[in-house]
Amino acid sequence: MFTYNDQQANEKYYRKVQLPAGDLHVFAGDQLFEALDYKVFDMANNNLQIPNRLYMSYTPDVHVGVGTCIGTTAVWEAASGYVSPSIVGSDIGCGMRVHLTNLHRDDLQEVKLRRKLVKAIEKLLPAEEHARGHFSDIRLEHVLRKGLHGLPKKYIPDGYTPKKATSLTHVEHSKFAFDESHLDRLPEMYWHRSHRQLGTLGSGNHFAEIQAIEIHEDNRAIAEKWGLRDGQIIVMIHSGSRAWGGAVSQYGGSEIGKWMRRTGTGTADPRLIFAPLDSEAAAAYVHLMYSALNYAVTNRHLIAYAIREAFRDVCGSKFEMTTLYDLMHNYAWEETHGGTPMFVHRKGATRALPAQHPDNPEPYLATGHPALIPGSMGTSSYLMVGQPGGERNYYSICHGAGRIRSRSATKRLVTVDQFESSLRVGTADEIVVNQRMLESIIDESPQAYKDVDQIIESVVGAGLASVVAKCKPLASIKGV
DNA sequence: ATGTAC
Repeated sequence: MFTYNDQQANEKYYRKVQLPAGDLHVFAGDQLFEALDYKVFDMANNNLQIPNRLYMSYTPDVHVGVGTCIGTTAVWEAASGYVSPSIVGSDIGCGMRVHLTNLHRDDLQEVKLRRKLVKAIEKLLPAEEHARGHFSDIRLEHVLRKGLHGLPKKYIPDGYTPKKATSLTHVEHSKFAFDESHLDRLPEMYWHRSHRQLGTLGSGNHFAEIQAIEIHEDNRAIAEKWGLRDGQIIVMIHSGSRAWGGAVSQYGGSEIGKWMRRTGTGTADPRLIFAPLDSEAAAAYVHLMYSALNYAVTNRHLIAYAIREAFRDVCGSKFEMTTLYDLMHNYAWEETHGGTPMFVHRKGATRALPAQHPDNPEPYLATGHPALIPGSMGTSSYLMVGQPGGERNYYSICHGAGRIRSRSATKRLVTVDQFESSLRVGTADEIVVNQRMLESIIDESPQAYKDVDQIIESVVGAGLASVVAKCKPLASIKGV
């Protein structure tokens, strides 16, 4: 069905795949490339039929999603561009957040203490089915309109200091501005549900983990500038915009679907939804999408707030937790590349800017900002930094390990015993998990995912990014 | 991913 260019044969981690509808750029080593399901190419071929000049690429964690694969970067010139809810994904603003603590791995050596900590976190970060957050005093409308700026001051423990990398609130963009008149379009039920869900993880691959880091020797200077130390305990959070993002995706998608039927636009896949940026339906979706980005960033902040309180309950008030970074991997927005405004979609793809790139927030201009890459449960996660070579992929890298098995197939294949042994249950090294019923999250076992170390090798090999630190989990909090 | 869904 496809061929690839021999000229690129000298590049071990990149292939230009020539599909009938256009070129697909794939960043992956041989083994990962050859293991890809043909469906991901089928899907790319549909996506490449969306009009106007489109750059499309996959990172090695790519796998099949609805309409568009997870692991996709898709870029148009903003002036003649399209927006696609399918290339954003339904969990709008889903992403990662990492906090540094003043604890060392040795401080959490005892399994008993890790268990105590997980229990304390569970009290403040509800993880049961249909979990409700503890933040009823927050106005949802303020969060949607202003992101972190819409929070009452008590949830900003060290003041809002965007230029200070050590602030608990420091994020790349803490506020996504948009035309707020569109907010009224979403049904009342979603306002209530989203309000209740503020400060909850959600289920599936979302998690909060306590990890210990190992600094990579190649990037020790950068690690030091970021405030990382060997053996340091960090908190990593993976969550998104909960019901709000889903509602935006559904409403925006159905309006865009109407536009497609009216104009007779489409591809072979009816679930691939898209419209030109200058259409009314596309504009409404983009406005609402930004409200979901505000929700997602704030949600991760509130999860971090809850975890900070729990740590302080267990470790005392000398415990400190500062923000390293917050970074989304499901969104679309405008960026300038080579002086041209471009509309960039990332679905399961992470922006990783190199040192000196002007879009870095000021505290990270000299080093490049941290790119936060989760692994699967029980395996390592990574803190990375963009390299100049990332320019050819619009500075996009992978977003994690990437699934290789459906949830149902994983449940059939993996036993609780196997899952327990990958979490080293019963040893001094046990990764403590909040969920007692491991069968309820067995579809998240490492066997459901590609090997994150191989994914990282491809991204590094392709010259897109390099590793600053490897993060090993000590405890993991999952929702159901 | 989602108190899943024509």
